[in-house]
Amino acid sequence: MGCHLSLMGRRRYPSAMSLSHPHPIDSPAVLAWYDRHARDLPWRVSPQDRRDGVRPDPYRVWLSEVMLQQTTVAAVKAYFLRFTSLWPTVANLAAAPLDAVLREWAGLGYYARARNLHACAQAVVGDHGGVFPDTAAGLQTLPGIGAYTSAAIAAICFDERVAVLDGNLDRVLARYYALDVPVREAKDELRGALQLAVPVRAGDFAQAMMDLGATICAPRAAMCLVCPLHDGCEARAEGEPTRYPIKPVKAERPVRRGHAFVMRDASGDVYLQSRPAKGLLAGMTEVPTSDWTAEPGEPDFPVTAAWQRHGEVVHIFTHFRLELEVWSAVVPPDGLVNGWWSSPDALAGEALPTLFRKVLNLAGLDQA
DNA sequence: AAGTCGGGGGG
DNA sequence: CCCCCAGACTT
Repeated sequence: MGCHLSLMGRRRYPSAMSLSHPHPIDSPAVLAWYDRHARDLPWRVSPQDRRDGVRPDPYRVWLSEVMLQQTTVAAVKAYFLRFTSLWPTVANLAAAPLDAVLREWAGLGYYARARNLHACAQAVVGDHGGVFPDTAAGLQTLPGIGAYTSAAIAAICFDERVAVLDGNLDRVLARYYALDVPVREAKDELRGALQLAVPVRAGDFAQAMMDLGATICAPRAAMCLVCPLHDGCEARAEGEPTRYPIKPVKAERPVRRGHAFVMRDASGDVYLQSRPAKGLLAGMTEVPTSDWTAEPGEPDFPVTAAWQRHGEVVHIFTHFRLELEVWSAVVPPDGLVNGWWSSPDALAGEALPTLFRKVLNLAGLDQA
């Protein structure tokens, strides 16, 4: 059985141990695989160019890493190209209004990232002379840069020999060591095992392991026959690699219900307002809604008008399901002073999260 | 240590 | 429907 990375006893059992001597990860094999199969990505310097002395731009690496937090490569590409076109340097981004950053981030999700992105750019310019710190420890002091992102930037840009552990690596290593507990309970052990393998080409190694997780050791399929870690992989030896990682018990997703009110003035403009600076969809643009509650309530219309019902929008957030009844009416503009009126043509440029684009769509306002 | 925080693509 | 994605931050 080799060395199962096992957490017998972390909490449940009195004695311990995990893996003081994890069997090694063959980083030369991983790098050789990467030299032939690296993905071509807009923010990446290829291993060939890297060998020729090309250095990654920390600004672009940082921007991509923040966008990629809990977000797929496919979803990020267009946003990355748009951001780097609008703001080619960290100084450009720092000088941009936060509103513009939120507008461009709209649709990508996890909007605290956009606020932290802007704050981080301003910190780099204001506190670091416009130059990103060149160590993981230094990077992690910046807003929106945590354990993973700091390690990724330090490895990719500066070849700091630090373990870069993301969701892909959680899966790859859980399989490699046939980890018999949820990854969250063994994060430190996995990081320690990975740290021992980090080679001089730390940046390429980090990207190689992530590519491996994205293309070979994928969530629902593991192409073990072409994997450079085939020989040492315990899950492969057991014969059912997709059994790992062990998943924690899933919490049920509660339902919240409410009403959304699309108000238009005589000229057809739509009434919009800003959400609070904290909490869900913080600082983004919305149409007015009722409170979102477990029980469906009667619509508390903001003004008296001939309200028309359009149907229901369903939107899935991470920890609850939202069902909004969508209403619209032509209203007199009196009393609506907290927000602003937007022409239908201008909606595409508003900082509207996907939820409210769905609402506007259902009310008959076509979005680009 | 557990909760909060989006959205989309693929099985 | 379900899962998962180059996680960070708060409590």
